[in-house]
Amino acid sequence: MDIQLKRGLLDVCVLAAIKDGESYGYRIIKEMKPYLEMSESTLYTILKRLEGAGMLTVRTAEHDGRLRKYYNITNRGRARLAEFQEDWKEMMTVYRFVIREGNKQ
Amino acid sequence: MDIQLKRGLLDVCVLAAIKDGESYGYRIIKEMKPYLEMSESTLYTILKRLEGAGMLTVRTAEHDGRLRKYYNITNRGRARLAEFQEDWKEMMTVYRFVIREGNKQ
DNA sequence: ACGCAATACTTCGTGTTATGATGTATTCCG
DNA sequence: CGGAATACATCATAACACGAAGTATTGCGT
Repeated sequence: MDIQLKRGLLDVCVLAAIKDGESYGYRIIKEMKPYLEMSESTLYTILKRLEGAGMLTVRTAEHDGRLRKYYNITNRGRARLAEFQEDWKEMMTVYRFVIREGNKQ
Repeated sequence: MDIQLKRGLLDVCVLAAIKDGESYGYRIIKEMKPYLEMSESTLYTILKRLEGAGMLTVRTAEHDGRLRKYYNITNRGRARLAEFQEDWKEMMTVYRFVIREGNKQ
């Protein structure tokens, strides 16, 4: 997929991946893979950004001798998802402008 | 609209604005305004990029004592619009992932 | 026992890109 | 006469995705 198009989805995809219960980086990537592929460096950058924006909270816990960071969505994160749905309506308007069959000159 | 979401539409919007006949910068901005606002510096940057990518051709002509640059879409530009429609299908898949009502835990 | 894949996260450098600020120059209208 | 509209250009900046490379542990096949 075109990278610029993808950009608008990355943040909300990550939020969506944890909106039904906490998750962690490695799992998020695998869960999203069928829908949208992203590199590890991209995901962890996004997680940090969303945390900084107060859309996620983090808790570190040990699992099988390894440290895992579990992420939970906040109200602000849910608000971001709601905004996305509003934005999507505008996107659809623009989409129709782009694909419209205009009057050939 | 969220800026990241907008990014994926800008190029194709410009292409769409000239796909039915040549146009020029100032007019494109005004035509797109109801759908998607962009600053002049953004548009002229995009026009140059699309020209460099062979998706547009340019011709300079005088109009009322002022120089205007008229842009025409190329086959490559039309191919880009076709790709966009394919990408949009993927976007819809991702969109459904984002807004799905998951199983609350 | 050895090695490789999988799990899990981090850091750094780079290239692409949108945008505000600013500038230039002409025409139109009140 | 002056300001808005027309028309395009350049520059600096900040956000962002990503590849590359690194660290460290567990699990599995041979």
